[in-house]
Amino acid sequence: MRILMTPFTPPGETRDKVYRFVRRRILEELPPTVREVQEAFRFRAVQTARQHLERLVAEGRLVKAHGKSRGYRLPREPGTLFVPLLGRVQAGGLRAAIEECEGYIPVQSRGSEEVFGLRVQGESMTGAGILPGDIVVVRQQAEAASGDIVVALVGDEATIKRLRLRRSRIELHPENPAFATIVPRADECTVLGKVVEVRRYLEG
Amino acid sequence: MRILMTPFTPPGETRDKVYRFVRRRILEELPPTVREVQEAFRFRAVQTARQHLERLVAEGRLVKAHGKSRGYRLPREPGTLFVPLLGRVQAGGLRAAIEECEGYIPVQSRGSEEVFGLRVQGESMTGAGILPGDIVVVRQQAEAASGDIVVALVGDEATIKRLRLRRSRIELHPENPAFATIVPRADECTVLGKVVEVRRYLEG
DNA sequence: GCGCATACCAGACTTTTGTCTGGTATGCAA
DNA sequence: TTGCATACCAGACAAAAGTCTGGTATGCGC
Repeated sequence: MRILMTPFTPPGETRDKVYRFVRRRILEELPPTVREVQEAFRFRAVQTARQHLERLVAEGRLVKAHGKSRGYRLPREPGTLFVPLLGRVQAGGLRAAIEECEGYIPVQSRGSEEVFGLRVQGESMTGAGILPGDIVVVRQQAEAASGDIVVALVGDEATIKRLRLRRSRIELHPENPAFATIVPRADECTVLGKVVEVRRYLEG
Repeated sequence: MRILMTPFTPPGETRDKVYRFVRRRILEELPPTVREVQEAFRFRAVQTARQHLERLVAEGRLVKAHGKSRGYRLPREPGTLFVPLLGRVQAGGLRAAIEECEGYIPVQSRGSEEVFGLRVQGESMTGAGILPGDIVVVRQQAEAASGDIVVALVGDEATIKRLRLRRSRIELHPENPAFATIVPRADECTVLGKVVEVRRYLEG
């Protein structure tokens, strides 16, 4: 009679650890192979790792692409995607700005909307809690409702303001008494998108 | 003489498309295999895809794990993880609050630090651009530097304030003239962590 | 012309990886 | 006891995926 590595492990305990391991690896962008799971837990047989993984799939905690390498994934996509972080946007160049972006930030998003991040310059929106250096997350859309905070291209530079739709014109309101409301002509103003989130990183 | 699929392609053009394809796939959590790149671009030879990938590595636009399947990655790892979002924290119950959290939010973090999100209540930090309903991302730590914005447990409720270390005492400063500075006794105040990020979701 | 670059193709080899068949040990409940 | 669950092991096979050698076509500068 041979001595087994684990005399007894409570049901589900190892499986839970396997789940957390796989989950972490997936969120780190490289799902593990079956054998990587095996090695991480020092199983002597591939099948042991495979069994745990298959049960996690059966339980609905994971999903998998059959036969594909590193095919285990998280079920309902957490809906995270990385969007480009832009330094500034100048006339016409949203596409160009996305090409030469500073980096990527994770955002939660439903669907495959076109979203980007933009670093805030200037103090015109401090009254709305948007400070210089903050990052606004913008969903691209050409239309917006009165009262929305939008990113608009006025002249040859993008600006962040609160949109007000009047009877015959649009107004871009700052949220800082030191700045004046902008009343652009329709042909010199383009709404690039709506601000859906504001972020401030206090270190790093 | 046989007819080639592509009579001539400008240098770097296809490579750029390959880069964008790979990047998208990586951000979607499943890096492509060499053959998947081949198929996506309808190359007739695996080697063509491989050559583009290897050059992207040589250019520093990608990195790879040699010999591993789906081994191509983006250079500096973004490293995202999900942290619990807490509604409020009351005396002693950080652990308990994490158990019954409202949900999870993605944050960028280096390492496996203990991080949580906390929804802001009250207007005491509006001067620092932290408004009611905002979410602060907090890194758990018992110590903090003077000037840091911290989450502290004073009495039986957690509060967000700017920390000032004086000679003989600590002070918790609001950033709103309508609120008073708190000077707690050392034994009735615990620093739960430091605010490293502020977020505001403007819809949903 | 020549050499050299890029872009691409053909077919093969080797390693990695997913999958499978059959086995042992332990606890639990009928 | 039997049956059945879980947890784990051994060794193999086959598909997937990384790697390699050697080739053709086109453009560019000498």
